[in-house]
Amino acid sequence: MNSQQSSIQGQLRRFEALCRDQGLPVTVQRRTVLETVLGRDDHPTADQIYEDVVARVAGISRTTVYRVLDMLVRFGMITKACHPGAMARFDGNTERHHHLVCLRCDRVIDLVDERLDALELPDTGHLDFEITDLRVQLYGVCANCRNEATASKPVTDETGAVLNPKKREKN
Amino acid sequence: MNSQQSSIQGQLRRFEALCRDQGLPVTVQRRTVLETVLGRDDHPTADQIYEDVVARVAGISRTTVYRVLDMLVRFGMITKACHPGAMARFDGNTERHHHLVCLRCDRVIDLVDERLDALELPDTGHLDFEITDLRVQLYGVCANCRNEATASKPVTDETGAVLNPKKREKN
DNA sequence: CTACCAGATGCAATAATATTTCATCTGGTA
DNA sequence: TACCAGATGAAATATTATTGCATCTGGTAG
Repeated sequence: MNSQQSSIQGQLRRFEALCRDQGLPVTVQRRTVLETVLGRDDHPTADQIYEDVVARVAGISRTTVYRVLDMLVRFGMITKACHPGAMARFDGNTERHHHLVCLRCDRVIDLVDERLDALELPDTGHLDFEITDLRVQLYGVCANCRNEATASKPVTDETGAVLNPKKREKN
Repeated sequence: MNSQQSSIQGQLRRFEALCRDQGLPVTVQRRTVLETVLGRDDHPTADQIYEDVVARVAGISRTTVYRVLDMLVRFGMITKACHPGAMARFDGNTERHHHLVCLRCDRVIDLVDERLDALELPDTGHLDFEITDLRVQLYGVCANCRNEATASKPVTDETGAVLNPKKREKN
C-alpha cells in the first residue's frame, strides 16, 4: 500500500531525528527492525520479527533484535501489545485503536471504531494515576475458531501464518 | 474481607461442580491454586502463585501449578490477564473490570468504572467476530513512577511487593 | 473397608524465551 | 583517515514453560 509506505518513511525520519537528538547512531539493524515492525499489521513476537529481519540483514543476531525492540518501545516508536500468552508482543501501530482478542486461539485482531475512540477518559484522581491513552480489548471467539469447534493449538490463519508459534531455529 | 471470603467459597463450590460434571477429581492442589488466585487482587505470575501455594501445600511442583492454572482458564474460573512483559499473568476477578497500565513499571491496577462497564459492544459483524466481553486498558504513569522519575526496574510498591520480579528459587 | 482405575502429580529433562558479558565493529564526526 | 562512543554478535547464562514417564490419589464400586 502506498500511503502505508509513505507513513513508514515518515516514521523512519522521525526515528532518525530522535536518534540525532540523543546523539545515538542510526544503524542498519535499527532501521530494519523498525521498518519490519511498521510493515506488519499484526502483533508479532520478537522471534517473528527476527525471522523477517534476518532475511534482510544477514547475520543480525537475536540479541540485537531484542535490544532494538526495547529501545523502540522506550522511544515510543512502537508499543508492547497486551496479549494473552507468554511471549512479548509488539505493535507498530501507535494510533489509538482497539483489539479483538480470540479466547480460543489467542489471536489479536485490530479494530477501528470511532465510538470507542471517542471514549472520555475516566477520572482516576483518587488513584493518583495519570492516564495518557486508552484501548479497548474485546474478548470473544474469532471466525476460524467458531467454525472448527474441535480446533486445538497450534492454529494457523487463512494465510497460513502461525498464530501461536512454538518452535524456532537454532540460535 | 468476609464478603470476599464467602465469594471465594462460592467459586470453589462452582469449581467442584464443574469437576464433577466432567468426572474430574477435585484435588488439594487444584483447590489451593484456585483459592490462592481468587484471594489476590492483583495479577500474579504463575511463579508468584507457586510461591503462595507452596506455603500451603508442601511439595507441590511448579509443573502442577502451571497445569492447574491452564485448566482453570479453560474452565473459565480465572482469566489470563493481558499484561505488558514476558510472563503470563492471571486474574481471579472474572467480573467486568478495567485496567490501569503503568507504562513505566508495567504495573496493572484494577479500575471499576460504571460508565466504562456500560459501554455498548461495537458491531463487528463484518469481521465475523463474536464478542462476549470487553475491558478497557488505560495507559499512563502510576503515582510511584511519577514521583521518582529516575526509578529504574525492578520496582516495588509501597507494600514491598515486587512488581516485576526477576528471580526464583531452584526447581 | 478395600481394591481398583482414570486421571493427577512430581520429578527430571528439555524446550522456549530473554538477558548478560565482553571482544570486536561501525556510524558519525573531526 | 583516524577516532571514539556506542552498537553489535557470539556464547554463556538466566528465566519461563512444557513434556515424558513412573508413581500416587480422588472417587467409586464391590
